[in-house]
Amino acid sequence: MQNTDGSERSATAPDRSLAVPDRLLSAASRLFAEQGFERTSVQELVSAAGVTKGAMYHYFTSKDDLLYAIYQRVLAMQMERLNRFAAAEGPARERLYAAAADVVHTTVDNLDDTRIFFRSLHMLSEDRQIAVRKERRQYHERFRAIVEEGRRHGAFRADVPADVAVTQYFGAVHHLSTWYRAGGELTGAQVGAYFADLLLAGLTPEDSGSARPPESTA
Amino acid sequence: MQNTDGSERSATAPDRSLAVPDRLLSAASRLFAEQGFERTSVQELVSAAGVTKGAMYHYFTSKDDLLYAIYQRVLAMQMERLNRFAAAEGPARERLYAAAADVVHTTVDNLDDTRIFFRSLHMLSEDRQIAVRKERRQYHERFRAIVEEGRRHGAFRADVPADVAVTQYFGAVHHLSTWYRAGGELTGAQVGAYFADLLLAGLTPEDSGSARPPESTA
DNA sequence: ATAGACATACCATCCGGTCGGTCGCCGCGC
DNA sequence: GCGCGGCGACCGACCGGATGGTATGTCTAT
Repeated sequence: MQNTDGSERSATAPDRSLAVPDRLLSAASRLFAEQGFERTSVQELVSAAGVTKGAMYHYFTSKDDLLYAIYQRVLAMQMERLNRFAAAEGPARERLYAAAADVVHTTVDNLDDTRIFFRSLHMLSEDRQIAVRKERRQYHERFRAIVEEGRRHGAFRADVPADVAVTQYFGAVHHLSTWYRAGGELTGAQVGAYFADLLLAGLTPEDSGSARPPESTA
Repeated sequence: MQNTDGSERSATAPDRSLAVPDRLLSAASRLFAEQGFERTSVQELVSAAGVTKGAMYHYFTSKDDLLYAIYQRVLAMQMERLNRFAAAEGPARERLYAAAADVVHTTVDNLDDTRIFFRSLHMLSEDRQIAVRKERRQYHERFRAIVEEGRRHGAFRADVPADVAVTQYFGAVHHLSTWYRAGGELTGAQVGAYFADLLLAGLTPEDSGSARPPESTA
């Protein structure tokens, strides 16, 4: 089954119930994650989606454009979720824990997109790379704000820069796509709980009474 | 200066004092990191190295082979350094700190290679991907062994799996190549100190007397 | 009949890899 | 000490194939 052209994939037939753009998006997400952006030809992509090139170029201006659409989808979702956690009630400590665990959970639930995110950023046009990075930075800032807030109330230690801690954490989250496998020993929620736990433990001041993070709901 | 062909790059002229294979390696490292493996044509590569295609195919069997050589170089160096720290004297806590800080330092010193490492792994042939992953796993195991050792002596908490902590840490280290910029606010050694500090803090048991890691030498 | 939603055939280009050939150097016989 | 042969290092024109993108046609719903 050598399949560089697009003659009917056996794996995961296209979902005919979806609209054409969505079919393309989900086929692209899967194939780009599996083989990488460059190794996936437009022909292969449209065949997997059960449409033709004409259809694809009707909705997307280029292969690049399709990739960018995937980025936008991920960015919007993650930002929306973070905002919900950040704006919730309760101490910074608990909100940070919830947000940190959640981002792991959703990352694991969308592993394909995440894998693409960091592997193929340099395949976007310069403009779009900048746009993506800008949104990503806003996301980090939002997250960091929670840390800063907790710091002002003495909930977190102040001898390590907040953005170093945040960057370290998201580095780890991003790399989930490299090693996490569905069906392994740990569920996404479990990994999220451990990750968030380690993050809070790392940020906890030496003399804190409640050194351990809140109980996990995993 | 549109330069898809290889007509004399202005940036970083090839170092004529190096042997041809080394010139190719260093040009490849730079270009693959800047533009990605696929976007770098063999022609562009050899021009940047100041040699011709014939020379390259004289020393390397394929473009893939050149990429693999870069992987081998990184893997060998990192493993060698880790072994030194692991086999040193002193408590596990201190050795872990030293090794954790060092891997950040060397990663920052070889940002191009690190960037390639995680961005282009899927461009290697299947066999070589497996070989790389295997070596990488050994590296992680070696690192994890230090954590396990400290755990047996009560130096580290036991309620988070060691490999989750280790994987989280290396995820963060790998992602340095995404955001770290030479000439920024922090030196590699400083980031290494912070990172290692956060790692140890996350692993420290609740009731530990010496909650803070050893002093940084950064 | 008009417009959008697709299909199909086609193209210019570029890319990795090859292969016959050149050049300089080194040992060797005389 | 000098011609000679051979050999590894390197050259660069060339090839087959694949790729992203386009141009034009067709079908259907209004």
